[in-house]
Amino acid sequence: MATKGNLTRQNIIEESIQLFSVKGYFHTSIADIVEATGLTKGGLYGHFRSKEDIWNAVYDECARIWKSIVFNGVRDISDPLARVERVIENSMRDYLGAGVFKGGCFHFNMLVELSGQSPAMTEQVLQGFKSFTDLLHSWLKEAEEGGMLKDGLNLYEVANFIVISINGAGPLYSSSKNPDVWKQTLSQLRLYLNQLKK
Amino acid sequence: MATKGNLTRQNIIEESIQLFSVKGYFHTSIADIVEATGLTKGGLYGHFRSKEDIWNAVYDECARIWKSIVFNGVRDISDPLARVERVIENSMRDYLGAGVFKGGCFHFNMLVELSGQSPAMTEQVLQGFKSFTDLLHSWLKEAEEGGMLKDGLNLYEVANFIVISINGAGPLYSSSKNPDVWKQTLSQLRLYLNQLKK
DNA sequence: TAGGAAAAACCGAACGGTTGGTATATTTAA
DNA sequence: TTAAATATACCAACCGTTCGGTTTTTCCTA
Repeated sequence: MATKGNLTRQNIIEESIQLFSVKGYFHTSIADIVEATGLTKGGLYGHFRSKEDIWNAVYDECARIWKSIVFNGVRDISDPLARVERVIENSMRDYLGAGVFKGGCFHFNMLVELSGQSPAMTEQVLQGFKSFTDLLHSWLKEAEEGGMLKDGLNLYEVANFIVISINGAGPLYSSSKNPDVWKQTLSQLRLYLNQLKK
Repeated sequence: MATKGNLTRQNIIEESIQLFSVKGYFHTSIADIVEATGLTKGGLYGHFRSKEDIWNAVYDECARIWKSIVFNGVRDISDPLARVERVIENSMRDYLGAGVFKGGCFHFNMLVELSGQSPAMTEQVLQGFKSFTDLLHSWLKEAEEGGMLKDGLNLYEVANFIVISINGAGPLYSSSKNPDVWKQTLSQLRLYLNQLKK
């Protein structure tokens, strides 16, 4: 039901996404969110009990957005290696390159900022990356069982490496604003992936 | 000259390195640094004019430490590709894996945090990464001219990709504390590098 | 469909605590 | 003895959060 309150709440989340993604969690003040939404502090705290409460709502929304982009068109692909390649393409071109979040990848930025400070928030983000790695690994295993990959590969390593490379490109791109960063990463990950094939 | 003041100044820098690397620049307060050094605010501001001034000194010191570790033993290696591999090894095992900075790679963490907030500080960090990439590129070019590499490679892409992968491993390792992260990244970067050879 | 009561949404001031930074006094080492 | 190093005390601005009061929506009833 789209009551006025729900719309306001959604607006708070959307503005906070961009603020957190660019300025980080700690350096984004309640005053920043208040200014971006046009509310007042009292009005804001009518929708969320605390700053961390806003972060949790923002995290869920970002996970939703990320999934919708990165896994777009993937389920129609039967070849598991083509699925991996599609996810890499989506990540670089449509997620990072398209500037979905102004500050790069929300989750990765949060991992950098919150690591060693908020164990609960860090664990939440880390779990998300683990799920992503596990999914890629299951596809690689599917490819291996189909005889598509070279023998003797450590598929956990491969999955981890892909996730790491994807994430490494984020901060370099969003700070330099040079599209070559994600284009070159995409190109080299394709090369890397092809070289795993039999 | 090791006057008492110089020692105090050096101590401020060393404590600040760990604080900035774990908590980030903005979330580290002057009070944190004061507590870590055992000084008072007045004593601290006798050595530095501002928080950003401390950051600049910290940056220089971190760059010095990073260079000494990552390029350790490199100049004795004549094979340019072996130099690249050695730098990757040093980066993963002796820099990231050894926990030189508690929060991972200082420079990369700063890039994530400061991007889009402090253009001057961002530019300084970005320039450092560019120099690193350029150096790797010059070695790759040396290898190419020596007929050691496959034809048709985009060496800028390769250098960029190596730097990106190295950096991507940082936050994943320092938040999970799982050594497999850097070990696997090292292993896969070796694989990637070998596959570039003729 | 008009009216009125209940509920939801919003406002703005204020709270106690912390921020980066400063002026000045006191101690300490050369 | 004197200059460098450190301590004390303080500032205005900002932090996340609270709360009493006001306005606007929403929904039920006439």
